[in-house]
Amino acid sequence: MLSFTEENYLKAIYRLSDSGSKSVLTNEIAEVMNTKAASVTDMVKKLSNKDLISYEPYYGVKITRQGKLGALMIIRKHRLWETFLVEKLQFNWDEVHEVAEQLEHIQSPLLIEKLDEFLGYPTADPHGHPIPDKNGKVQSVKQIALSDAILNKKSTLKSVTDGSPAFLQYLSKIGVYIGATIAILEKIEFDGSLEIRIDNKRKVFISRDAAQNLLVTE
Amino acid sequence: MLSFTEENYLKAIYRLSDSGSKSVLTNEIAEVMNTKAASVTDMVKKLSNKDLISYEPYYGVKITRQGKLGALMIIRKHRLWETFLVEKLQFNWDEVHEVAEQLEHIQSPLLIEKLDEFLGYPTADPHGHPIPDKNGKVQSVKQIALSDAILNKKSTLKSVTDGSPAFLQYLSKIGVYIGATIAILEKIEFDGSLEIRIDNKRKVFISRDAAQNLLVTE
DNA sequence: ACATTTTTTTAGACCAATCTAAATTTTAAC
DNA sequence: GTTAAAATTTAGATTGGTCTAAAAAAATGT
Repeated sequence: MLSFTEENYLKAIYRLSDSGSKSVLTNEIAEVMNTKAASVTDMVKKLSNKDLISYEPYYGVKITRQGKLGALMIIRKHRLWETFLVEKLQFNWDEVHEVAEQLEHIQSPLLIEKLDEFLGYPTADPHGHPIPDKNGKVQSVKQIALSDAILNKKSTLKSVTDGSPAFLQYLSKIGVYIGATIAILEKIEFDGSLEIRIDNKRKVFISRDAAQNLLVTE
Repeated sequence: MLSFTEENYLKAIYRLSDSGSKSVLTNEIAEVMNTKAASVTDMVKKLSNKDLISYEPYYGVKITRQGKLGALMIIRKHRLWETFLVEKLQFNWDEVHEVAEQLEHIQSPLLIEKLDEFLGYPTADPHGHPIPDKNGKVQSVKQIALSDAILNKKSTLKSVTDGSPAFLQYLSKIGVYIGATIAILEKIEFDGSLEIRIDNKRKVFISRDAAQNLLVTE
């Protein structure tokens, strides 16, 4: 049984390790956890004792198979709750993250099972991020950044990399949403910004930065 | 902002004080919180500093107006979540308490507002207990124990006093549920047990103990 | 009304999670 | 390859919630 804090560390380490593929340094963890390196060292020892990560002093940590599964279960809960909040409670997609950060720590396998069923076994959350199944399997679809898409070719927005309220509100404002059809009308050489058409209707300019945070399938 | 633990103490004190009407002794709190008197003393000092209770050493604590409101908000959340679990996620009424004990601590006024709306502003939870509104108002209906009801008069089951899984499962088994029509066919002098008819159909015997935990309106 | 029992509080300690400051190890520079 | 800089760990302290054991206050019995 993990504490609230242990779960948050585990999730952060999983994210920083690129889903478990590379090892993570103490300072990186300290930064994303808004804490100090000394605190991280203590916590890393605890998680290591529980075999969720392997820890080599001065050389960072690697997540174990068991740790990866634990992290995936937390992410599963987070994304199912976000889906619930948007689909059932009519939250906007920029309002759900903070609440889901709390809800993801509720311990009840039955609850998650029933929530999943209630939502119709969704495979992606409101930001397009895949929801791991109860065995930790993640269904991944090939997606490319809109900034790398081909000119004039219609694509479908599948997910957003940056989930900050500011960015999401901006997207809503210009009419961009998950599932929207987007075509690049022009690539501006000067600053990498794009003129795009949304749903064959609205034309807008978006920055290179924004375009890099929109993932589409062709 | 109260901690998880502080909230649980506050709720316990509210319950023990009969909704704030009488003062509560240290040992009573220790008992329901499954902790020691020394720990309670420490905690009541904390809650007292936050003006949620007033604390007189050696004479117990009284809940303040502010503390009462705080307790009611936690109870509101608990009962809304229980209602959600039963009505939307198809939990049985004996499975919801433990999960709601966790969910009641989620901090998000917007969430509760939207959950309340989603559920259609229910006034009672799956056990028939009233759900305080967002201002802390509790709608109370006059209810009497089935053991005190009049012979042969039809009544409607409004709530159960004992919410333990064992009792609730027993009730389900004999066909008793919130809203059921119940009439007492016979009162057995010897042990206070009753023969009752449920929904004008099924006849069963229930103990005096069980009858005291069933609240009905005539 | 005094002694005994019960209840409550205080004192001192522990664990988890955190911090600062100091020490250590690794890395990078030249 | 030595030294300076950066990263990490250790040591020691703090806070919240808990405990045990001892002290203090209140209630009880005769």
